[in-house]
Amino acid sequence: MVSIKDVAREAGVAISTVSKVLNNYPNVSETTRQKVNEVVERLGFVPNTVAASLSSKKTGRVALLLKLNLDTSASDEINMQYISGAIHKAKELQMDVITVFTSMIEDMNVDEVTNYFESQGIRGIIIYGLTTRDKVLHKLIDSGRFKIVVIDAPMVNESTSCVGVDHVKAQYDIAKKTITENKCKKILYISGEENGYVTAQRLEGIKKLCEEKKLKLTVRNGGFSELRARELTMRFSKNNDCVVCASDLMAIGAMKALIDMDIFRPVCGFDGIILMGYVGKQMNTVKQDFVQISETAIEELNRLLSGETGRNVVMPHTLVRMKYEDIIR
Amino acid sequence: MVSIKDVAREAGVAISTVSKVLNNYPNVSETTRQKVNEVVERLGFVPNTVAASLSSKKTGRVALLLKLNLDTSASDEINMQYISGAIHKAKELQMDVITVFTSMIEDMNVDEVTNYFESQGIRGIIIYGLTTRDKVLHKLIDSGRFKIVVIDAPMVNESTSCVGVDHVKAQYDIAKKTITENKCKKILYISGEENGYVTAQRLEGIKKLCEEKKLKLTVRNGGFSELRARELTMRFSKNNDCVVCASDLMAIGAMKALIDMDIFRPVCGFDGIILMGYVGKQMNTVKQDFVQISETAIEELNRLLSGETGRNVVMPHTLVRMKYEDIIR
DNA sequence: ATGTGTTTGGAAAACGATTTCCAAGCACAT
DNA sequence: ATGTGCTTGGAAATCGTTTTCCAAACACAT
Repeated sequence: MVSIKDVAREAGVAISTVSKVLNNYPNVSETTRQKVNEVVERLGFVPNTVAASLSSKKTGRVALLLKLNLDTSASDEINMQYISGAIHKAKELQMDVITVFTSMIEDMNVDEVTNYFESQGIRGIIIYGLTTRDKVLHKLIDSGRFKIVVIDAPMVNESTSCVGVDHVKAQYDIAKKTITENKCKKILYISGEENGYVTAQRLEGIKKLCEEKKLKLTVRNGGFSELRARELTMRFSKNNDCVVCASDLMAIGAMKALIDMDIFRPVCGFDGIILMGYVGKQMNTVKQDFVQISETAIEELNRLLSGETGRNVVMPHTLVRMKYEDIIR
Repeated sequence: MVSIKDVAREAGVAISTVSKVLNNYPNVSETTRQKVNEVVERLGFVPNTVAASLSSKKTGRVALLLKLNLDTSASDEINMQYISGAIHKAKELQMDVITVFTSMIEDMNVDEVTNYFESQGIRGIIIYGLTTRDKVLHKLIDSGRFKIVVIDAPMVNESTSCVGVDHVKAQYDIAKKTITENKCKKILYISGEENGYVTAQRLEGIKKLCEEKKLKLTVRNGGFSELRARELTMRFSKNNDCVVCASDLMAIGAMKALIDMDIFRPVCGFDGIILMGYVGKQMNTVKQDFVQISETAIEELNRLLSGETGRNVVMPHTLVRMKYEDIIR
């Protein structure tokens, strides 16, 4: 591989000069700049990022930490969108992403996790799906050793940003739309994972709506499980005229139950995944743009890594009605 | 961060000795080995992989090249399994994986792609979904600059391995099972992407079966598109008593069409994705274990990178009947 | 000619490991 | 004591960049 040294020799300048040209530093005349660039082009020189990282102590390497759940097509869809958005944006910003699953670090302590990331030159991490239970991750965040962007969880310190839709408002909006369209009075709300941040926020949204509209609200914990949502719907939908779910996957479980029971109840979900289109009945849902969310997360991480302070970024959401005709390709 | 130098000083030995201990080289006594290990432990030393890579000119870094198609939940499922398998196995083998999408390199020429990978220290690549049309990728493979594992495509040279199920046999098996169960005589076969290697193989499988069993075979090109499969089923299923599809996604499109037309035809697919369970009707399909396939691909790449020659690895497949009850969690 | 200030380019150290090569130390036979 | 061969540990070069610091070169005014 042709190195910076070869370029320097060929162009008749010093190594440092070539480096300056490559990194667009000042203090190099237009003449030399052109000469160097010409040689770079001619020799097909490509900088060795490994060497650059070692020298500059910067890697441009970040980790995307995801919760893997191969059992459900829903989480695959969401994860792929996160991965895709992150990788594309990272390439644009000359960074690179390594994907890590929580399962890979779940039996490590904080030091081990820290070492794992640091030895690979990772300085920035995007964390998705954080719950209050994730002790190690919280310690990791608190340690201050990394710049961190959390998706859908509250900001904790100066070197941490938070990105996500307004879950309170989104849950409020979609439920309001659904009950208005169907004139519902009694809502069965199937909630998410007990310790999740988003669970609490979405719950707050539905409570706010029910108080405002004087609706009867029955809350049951579905733990983001399709099966559990199905069971809860079987048991509790008789006494309610609407099923609001904290996720699309649970909405699907609920709808499947209603189809089996052969009764009609409007169902709404949360996420906006394609899978919703396959159930055979239309449902309202909140569409989150996961690609855009993770693009923003990367941008935010880039900001943090260049020394700026953390902030809270609220992403837009839209209300949609999912049907097969719209999703088939 | 504590470096090898710190360890050396603290242990009262030379840097090279520490390195030898770390890499399990011979020529270091048990006494020194223990002393060094004790200091490593005490200081919490973690080797800097960036420096190690630069020095040894080896990175343990491989690329997983995927075709992204966020429009379909099917490809997300498959891609996530590839990613998950690759990452987990890579961690086990002390390698790391960067995920790359073909969309990121599609407007580059061979040199640019080569540079893109080499500058990042990538020496091994796993390629999935190769077609005869992918000129750049073929040049990349031919260039011999990388060790390559192709999934589902024929082996081309000594430094390339191939991993995948026996598509000819799998297609033969699943179609045979389906026609036997339903006593079919006239098969509509909806084929895959025209230039894909797997398309040709699966086609060979169904042809073989139809010749053997003296069945009437109508082949139409569905290009792995759900929509196209739906349309083809609308047009051609009247004259046939069975729809065999080269992918699950197309099988779903076909089944949706049959449901809409309110006629019954057995449909079988290929892949074994969870999405199959959501359509409301059971279908036969070939289950490929994508996680295992990509784990094997990583192992294979590891073999190639340590100098061994390429080979063809045939993975097992199973025949399954997908139903909602089995996939709900 | 001299002084001053500003560009511009180069020499060299550093980053943190790996790896080669060599010398010291030791055991053992002569 | 000397020679031989083997084990063990260290010095130093190397990988390909970045970055700091300094000197040369130049322009311009005095």
